[in-house]
Amino acid sequence: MERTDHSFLNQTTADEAARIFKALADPTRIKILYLLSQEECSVSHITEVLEMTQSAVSHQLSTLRKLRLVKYRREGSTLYYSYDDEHVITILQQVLSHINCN
Amino acid sequence: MERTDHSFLNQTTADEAARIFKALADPTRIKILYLLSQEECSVSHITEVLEMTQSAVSHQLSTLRKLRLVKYRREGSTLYYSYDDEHVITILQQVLSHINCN
DNA sequence: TACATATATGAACATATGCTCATATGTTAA
DNA sequence: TTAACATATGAGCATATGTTCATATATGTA
Repeated sequence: MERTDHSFLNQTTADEAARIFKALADPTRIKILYLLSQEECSVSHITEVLEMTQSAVSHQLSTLRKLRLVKYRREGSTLYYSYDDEHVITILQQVLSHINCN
Repeated sequence: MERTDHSFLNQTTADEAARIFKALADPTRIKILYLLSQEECSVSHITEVLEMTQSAVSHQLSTLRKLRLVKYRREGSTLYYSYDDEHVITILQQVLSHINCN
């Protein structure tokens, strides 16, 4: 029972951390980011691999774009997405390896 | 455009990862876990530090308990909570240090 | 026993989230 | 220009989430 000089998080920092975790708090976004961690992918490719509708995938990509976690380049009418935040990918990989190590 | 032997996540793994990230996807839970990462705390202490109602804190502790991220011990009528998942604390600290390093 | 203190819990409510469906936009080819 | 393809987007809906309010439960004390 000693007095410890404990600190606590300010609201801004907690909000910012929550924002990052929220980005990863959905299985669809996790699957998309995992795919992109391995290779640049077109929307249609993601759609096929995840076996989801084009609309659902596009909405999630929109979410990830707003969060600056992915970027894309255009080639004709095809958009190729890739990840844009190395740190978030690292965090994702750590959690995934933790799960597989159980 | 080489053929890469890419793998993708199965639903179970993605769900499990999302479950962990969801646990951290809220500023209140982040502040609680950060507090507990430094010291064992009573519910009333957490309530005071976070300046929240006792009920709100207790509900979030309940959530964290269900996720096995915290545990508690009783001393009289006081419950002392502490973290119960080292790995999740590590992930949290990594994200926090990332935010502060910007 | 009665009361105060510490904590938990259920109901209700407002807001956020993820999907579907329909449709819009942008690009290529005929 | 028209049609076909690739992708984005808005509306609507069902479900999940975080809080408040009221109240229950457990412990300590007079």
